[in-house]
Amino acid sequence: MPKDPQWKEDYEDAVQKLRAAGFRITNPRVALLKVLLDQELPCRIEDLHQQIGPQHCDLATLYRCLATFQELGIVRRCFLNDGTSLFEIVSPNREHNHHVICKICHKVETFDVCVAEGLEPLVRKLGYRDISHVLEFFGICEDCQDEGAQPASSASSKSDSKK
Amino acid sequence: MPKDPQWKEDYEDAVQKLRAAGFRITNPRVALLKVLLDQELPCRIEDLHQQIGPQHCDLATLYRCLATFQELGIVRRCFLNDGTSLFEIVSPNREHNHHVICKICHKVETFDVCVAEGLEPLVRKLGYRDISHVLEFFGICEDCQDEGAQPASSASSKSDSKK
DNA sequence: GTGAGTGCAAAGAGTTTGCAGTGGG
DNA sequence: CCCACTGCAAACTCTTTGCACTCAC
Repeated sequence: MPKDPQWKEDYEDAVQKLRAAGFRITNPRVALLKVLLDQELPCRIEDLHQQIGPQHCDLATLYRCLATFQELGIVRRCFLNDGTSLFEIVSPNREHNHHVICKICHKVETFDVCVAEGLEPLVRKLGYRDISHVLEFFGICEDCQDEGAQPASSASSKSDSKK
Repeated sequence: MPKDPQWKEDYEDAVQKLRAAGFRITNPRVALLKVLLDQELPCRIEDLHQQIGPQHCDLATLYRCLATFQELGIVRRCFLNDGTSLFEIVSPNREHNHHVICKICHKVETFDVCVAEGLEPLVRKLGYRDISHVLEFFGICEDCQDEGAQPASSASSKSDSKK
């Protein structure tokens, strides 16, 4: 598929960062980068692995690459309410925004309002440096509400359905 | 140790909730409740375990009790940027607020502004139900800045910078 | 007395690491 | 050619679960 100039710019930029930091441009890293750039939304690592093709890159390598990317500011990692994490590419062209994540199917929707940014100066006043924040909403999406009506209906009784 | 009326009220309230839901008032549950009520800030589970006295309550029991408490709305669990979680008592008298967490020593400070609550209706409009949110700030606190690369000595953490 | 709750140990899930082999520069 | 990087498997951490025993009601 043809990539728009935006895509290319982000791609070149990331490769540039890797090179500048003395990292090699390997197949797994390129594949991961491409898949990341194709995502509209933050993505679970297993999904990334699936999209790259499990035979093309080991999970361990994926974690290692993502850690590297994160250090170089190429991706952002955000931890979810269930202990797993999502990764998303960082690009000056993509705006920083937040998400609504379905507690059941893990579907992610963007939510292009960031009310938290304004508070970072306040945090800075408390003496903190290198500030970041996490703002995510969790809920049950319409689809899962429909399906959820059948099984045990009572949403909050015993051990809820995690997995 | 003398507890203020506030403490007692919250304690009675929690016990009440447990009874109402048909749960038994056991030693581990009471111990956990008391320790939770003594916390000023959200607390890591190992710290709770330590404070209860490891010999008085098994970790597995702690997790089970906390899950029960969470379902009854006695505690709130929030997942951190490093995949672990903090627990804090829910009380009508304690306000819902957010935190600034030091990336290095894990020190937690409250931040008594919640800008996110106002956005939940918007999320509801998207069709979501049972909505919650996470808003946490991460940064490096003054102490850890001073100590530079050295691990923090003053803060209450044991295994700090992961591994 | 009886079943909910507990302690212990073992299993799980997600993530990280050790090591020998591979391929980018 | 050499060392950073990879794949594989094993380790690790945090959390959950199975099971027999115990204690709150």
